[in-house]
Amino acid sequence: MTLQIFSSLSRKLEPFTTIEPGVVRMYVCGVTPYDEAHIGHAMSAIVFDVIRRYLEYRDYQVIHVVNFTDVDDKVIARAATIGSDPLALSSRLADEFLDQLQALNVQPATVYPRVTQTIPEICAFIEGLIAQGYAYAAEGDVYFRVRADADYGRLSGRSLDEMLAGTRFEVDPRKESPADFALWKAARPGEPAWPSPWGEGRPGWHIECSAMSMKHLGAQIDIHGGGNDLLFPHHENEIAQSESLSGQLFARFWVHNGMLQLVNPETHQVEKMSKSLGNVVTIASFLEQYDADVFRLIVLSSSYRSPLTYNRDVAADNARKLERLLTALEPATGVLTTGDSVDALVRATTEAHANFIQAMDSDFNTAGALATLFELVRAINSARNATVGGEPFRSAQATLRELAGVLGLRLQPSQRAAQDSAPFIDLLVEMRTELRKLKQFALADRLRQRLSELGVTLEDGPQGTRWKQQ
RNA sequence: GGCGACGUAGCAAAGUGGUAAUGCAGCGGUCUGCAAAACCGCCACUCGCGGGUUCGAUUCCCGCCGUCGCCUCCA
Repeated sequence: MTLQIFSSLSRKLEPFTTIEPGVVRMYVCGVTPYDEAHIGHAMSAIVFDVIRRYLEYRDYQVIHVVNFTDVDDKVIARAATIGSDPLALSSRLADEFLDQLQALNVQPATVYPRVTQTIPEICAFIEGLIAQGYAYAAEGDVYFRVRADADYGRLSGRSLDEMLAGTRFEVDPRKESPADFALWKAARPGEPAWPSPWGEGRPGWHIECSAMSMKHLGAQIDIHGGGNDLLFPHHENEIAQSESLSGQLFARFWVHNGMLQLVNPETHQVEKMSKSLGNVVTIASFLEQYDADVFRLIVLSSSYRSPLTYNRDVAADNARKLERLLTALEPATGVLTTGDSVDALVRATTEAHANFIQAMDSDFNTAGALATLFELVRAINSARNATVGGEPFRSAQATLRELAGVLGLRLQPSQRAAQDSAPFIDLLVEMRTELRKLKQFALADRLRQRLSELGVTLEDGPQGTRWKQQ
């Protein structure tokens, strides 16, 4: 069984192979930092983080490049409205996003290139295209000559004729064809600009990814990723630029994640997350309320290619899911190391491992992989009830941690209990234990109830009372 | 209008040409002084609707309905 990945280019599952054995070159389109990042951006980052972690688990070395488009129309427009310098704005937001990725347990990419740091390579790229007849300069702008690219449209399944027929925006008279797109834009007053062979200006939207990919990963890469909203025109144009320049296939696997969608709890209508609808959930606001693992579980629960449903209920459900995963990591209560219960646990552990790999090998079926983790959870909890302990028990827990780790789950019990309140809670629990010994259940129950109202949950077990703080 | 994806229990969501994982919620039980947690059992005679192919389809094909994405900036 080998890893199968769905490629948007062929629209089918393909066995995964790499250009260089054992090495994966992966370029993922990052964000344009012009406003606060929301959980849709987080979803994309997590999808590719899981892909990367799994590839590494399968012993590939992954060179992972994620860009920041830190200068473009939106950045400039947003900066103008808030009276900020565009590059200062995008730089601040990019750094903020990197902090949030860390909070989400997303492994740092190998490189995070930015457009503003890639200007010379971009200019060289454009010069190469012009030299080969794939681009032309016009009054300080440079355009890609789509007509010169014979197979333009093969990623998105559109023909050039269709696109021209469907043209419904004003055509810039300097373009030879309406489908041509800007590689370089001449500077307008007050905008960030860099010197170039065509005068002061800045890169167009698509060229930066081609240039950064080329710079950091070479002419050919194994995986190119991004949201499926980028399929056209962004990725189509990247292919056009990169393959026209190099004459080689650009990316072998095109991997696209679906969009995060909101279901309005009142109208039950599906809504896209957008500022105009006022339904944006920022990464920061999510993390204020929930553990990072909760969001990751939401993402893992469905296929990365499908739309992802998000609402408050989904968040709450997944918070409970996390609780359940954590129960399996609680310590053993016995020391049994032989017998049927032990055998069952060992068998379940082996099966979980095998089923996990089988699921992930099938185009990163994280929902199926999660299901195997929950089966292991049940086996571990059953074993604990049967007083299994020692090495077999620890080994099963280690497998659970290992596999969860491949999905990027931290599985840390919530540590919100303030250090200084712990001794007092311990004291109350101790007093309650005394009351229970004296059969003073009314008082004991009242203590438990009051603590619960304060967010402290008590669980009486054979080993004594455990408490958790929410 | 064009291109593409999807429609599985109350919710979320896997999956397969031979009769449906998993999680949450719910119900019954074990345990407990009572709870909680855990565990055991139950919970889709059915996979949008209508045709077709097949011995047999939720799974393949066609049509219809519905939802979503892209076609303009977007992870």
